[in-house]
Amino acid sequence: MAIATRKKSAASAAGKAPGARAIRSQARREAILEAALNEFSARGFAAARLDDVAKRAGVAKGTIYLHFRDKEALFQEIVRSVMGPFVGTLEGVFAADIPLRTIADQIVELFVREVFETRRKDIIRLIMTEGPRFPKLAEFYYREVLSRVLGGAKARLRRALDRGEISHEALARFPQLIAAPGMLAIIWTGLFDRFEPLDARELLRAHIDILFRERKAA
Amino acid sequence: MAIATRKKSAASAAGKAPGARAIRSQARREAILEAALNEFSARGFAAARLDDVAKRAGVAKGTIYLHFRDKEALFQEIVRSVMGPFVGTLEGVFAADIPLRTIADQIVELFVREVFETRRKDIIRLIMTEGPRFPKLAEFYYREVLSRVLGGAKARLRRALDRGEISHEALARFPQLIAAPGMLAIIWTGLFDRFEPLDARELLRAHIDILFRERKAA
Amino acid sequence: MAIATRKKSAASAAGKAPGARAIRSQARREAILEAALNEFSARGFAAARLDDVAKRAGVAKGTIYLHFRDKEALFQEIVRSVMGPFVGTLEGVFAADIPLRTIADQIVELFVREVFETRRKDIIRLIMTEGPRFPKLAEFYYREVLSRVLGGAKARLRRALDRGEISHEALARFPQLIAAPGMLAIIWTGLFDRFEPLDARELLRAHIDILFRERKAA
Amino acid sequence: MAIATRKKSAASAAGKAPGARAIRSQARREAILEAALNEFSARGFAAARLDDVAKRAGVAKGTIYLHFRDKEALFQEIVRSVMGPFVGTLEGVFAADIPLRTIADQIVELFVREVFETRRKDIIRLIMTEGPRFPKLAEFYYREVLSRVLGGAKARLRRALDRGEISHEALARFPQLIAAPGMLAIIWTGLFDRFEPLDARELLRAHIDILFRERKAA
DNA sequence: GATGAATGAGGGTTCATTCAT
DNA sequence: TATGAATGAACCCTCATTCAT
Repeated sequence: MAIATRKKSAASAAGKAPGARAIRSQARREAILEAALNEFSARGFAAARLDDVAKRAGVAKGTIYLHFRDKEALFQEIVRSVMGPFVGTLEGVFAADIPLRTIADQIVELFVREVFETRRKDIIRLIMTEGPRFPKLAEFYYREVLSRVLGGAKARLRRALDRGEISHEALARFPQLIAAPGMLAIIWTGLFDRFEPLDARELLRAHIDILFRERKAA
Repeated sequence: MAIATRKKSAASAAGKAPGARAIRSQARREAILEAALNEFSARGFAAARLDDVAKRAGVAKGTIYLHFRDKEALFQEIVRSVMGPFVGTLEGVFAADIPLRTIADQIVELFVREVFETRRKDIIRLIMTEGPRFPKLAEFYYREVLSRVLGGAKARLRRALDRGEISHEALARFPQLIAAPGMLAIIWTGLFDRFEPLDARELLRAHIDILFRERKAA
Repeated sequence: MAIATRKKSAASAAGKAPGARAIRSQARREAILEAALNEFSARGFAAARLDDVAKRAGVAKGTIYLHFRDKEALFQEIVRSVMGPFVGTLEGVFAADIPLRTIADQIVELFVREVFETRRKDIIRLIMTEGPRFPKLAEFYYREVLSRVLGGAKARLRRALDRGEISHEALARFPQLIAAPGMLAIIWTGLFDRFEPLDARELLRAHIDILFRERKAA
Repeated sequence: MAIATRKKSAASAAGKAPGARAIRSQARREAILEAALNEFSARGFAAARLDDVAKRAGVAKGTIYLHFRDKEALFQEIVRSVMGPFVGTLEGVFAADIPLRTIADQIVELFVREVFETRRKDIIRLIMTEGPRFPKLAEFYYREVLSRVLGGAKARLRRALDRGEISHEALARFPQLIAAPGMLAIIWTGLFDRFEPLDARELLRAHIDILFRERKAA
């Protein structure tokens, strides 16, 4: 998965084609983000060494500081660049005019394919594990990702309630309940897969089945 | 919350009343565990300084090493001492001969009162955040806590299925689904409570309501 | 080899039979010296831990300080107690009225049996290896051991020269030359015996043979 | 005495003149070796502080670790760099086609000028004093220095025996006997020079005189 | 821009020594 | 006297950050 990035050189912002220099610089920046994500995922923020990031990215240690103010800024930028582009996708799903059950199924697929099987899983884990020590990161994530996604979900769930697609308003009050098993899956696989593997897709489907199950009875 | 501990002096093991010396030693040990839990919670394992732990516990730095082999052993012992005594309680709930719905309600209360509102919340967060770097810790937690609790839950859910207390077997396959909102609550409050507080008890009750809701009224 | 010791309790100095208390105390003191010699030999002065000394001696760490001011005093006392009694023996050999060659043979035997095959070897090694950092120790050893032994040797060698027992005065000027192979043997076995064992007795005999060899047969 | 060193930058290995950077780096490396030798000599390996080494070398503490893996590697490299270049010289002397007595005289001079009056004296003392705790160091020294030098000596002494240059085969069996007074001189001066100075050159000459003395005049 | 050698503050751990029991 | 828990100074090593080239 390529990591998206926002920095634009003066040249390209002005509409000019970026020079070879700018392109190389951009490539380095992305290599650093990629490498840092790997290192942070594997060792956690504190234990990750910028030396290793540089080595993995194929640049000198000093080069990191040409692109990022410090270790923490690098971390924040990873989150920004990986999660940012994903938010729109999620918002789109909630806004689409399709049955709630279909949305739920799509969310499951999206989560599995675009989060669980990609680096985003690691990002989210990092946010959960390192967030307490990085209030600004948590704030960014809440503002740019969570509040928007949960907002979209809540709105859709209200409509579902009105339309009779669902019969209980608990979900509309706590849309987090939808996401909880996804989070659990991320954490579980990171900790306990050796002992008891967990099939994330099946878990989420089971969850959806419970939420949307038809009444018992004939 | 006092932190339980296992070490027994030879004297007390032999049935003699422990001397003042042993009592003070034990108190220090517990002060260290308590202080370390606080520091680890606040800064994470890697960033926590044993200097601060010692200061907070009111002992010299070297004293820590009289009670724990190293920083990691201290960490493991925190988990052991805090979570250990709690497992039996949970197992008891699942084994009791009471209706499933009652069990669920009790679990919610237990979780809120004995986990969410105590240091256990911090312990569980630490396991989630630091576990990936401490395979032995994760293993201990799985073996001593998770597998036993989930095992008890699974058994009870199977019985519930047989008796018709629940109508879908998804829960019996994935008892983790019951715990997922609890985990989410722990993480959420650690990260986002400033922006959007989450009432854990209400969240869990909503979750239970969904799991056990009656069929829509006709 | 029991380590001799000098301390006398007030009681025994006064001629009274020492009480059980004093006897036990004395035994502890010797156990500590013995244990410390072992530890110092095995790890060197700096790396030896008084904890291990105490454990090996079967006493508490604090007990060491009842008998010796500090680690360094303990070290010095080891040397004093082990080497002291040996000096007289050596002086006696040089003073005896026997042919020089016989003396040389006796010295060889004495060195092998009473130094090389006992703890004294370790003591001498320790003096050589740790002496530079313990000027007082070196001084004690020079004053109490070396100067007396070398003095005796020098006097005897002068007489040998006068009597025609030896034909060159080099030895009388440098009696150290007699001891050099003994020292080498001690060091060699400590460092290189794994690679190339050295038979100390044979080495010393070869040396004596060279020093005293007759002219080639005509 | 400048300390020889083996590291070659890629540039210099390729035949290019090394840059100013590489030259300064190399200079630092040597400053560290020099400083460490001084500190190790003065205090012994265990008691020497890398802080002091850095201060003496005029570099930061961390710089040491750019050149040497750890304290022990630094120690080993000192021995390697100082003794290595000297071995060839000694081997050359034994291999040269000159009378044994001349060789002996040269060895004495070489020992005095190139060992006793240089840092090599300290190195050898360090090997003797610290070797027991550094088996790898002792092995290196035996393999790279001792076995080669003693091998050369032994071969030459055998030839001497065949040619009648010497009349007793003890030396050929124990070439260590030649070196013993040199070792003694090193240790003696380190410990007892304050009390009784020892003229190493005279000692060694006396020794040689004994080994090669003519039969008594008839 | 890019490099990577150099820096030096910081922290985990050890261990000689003390002292209340 | 004997104990051993407690102390805290000391030291090795790491690694984020800087800066001369």
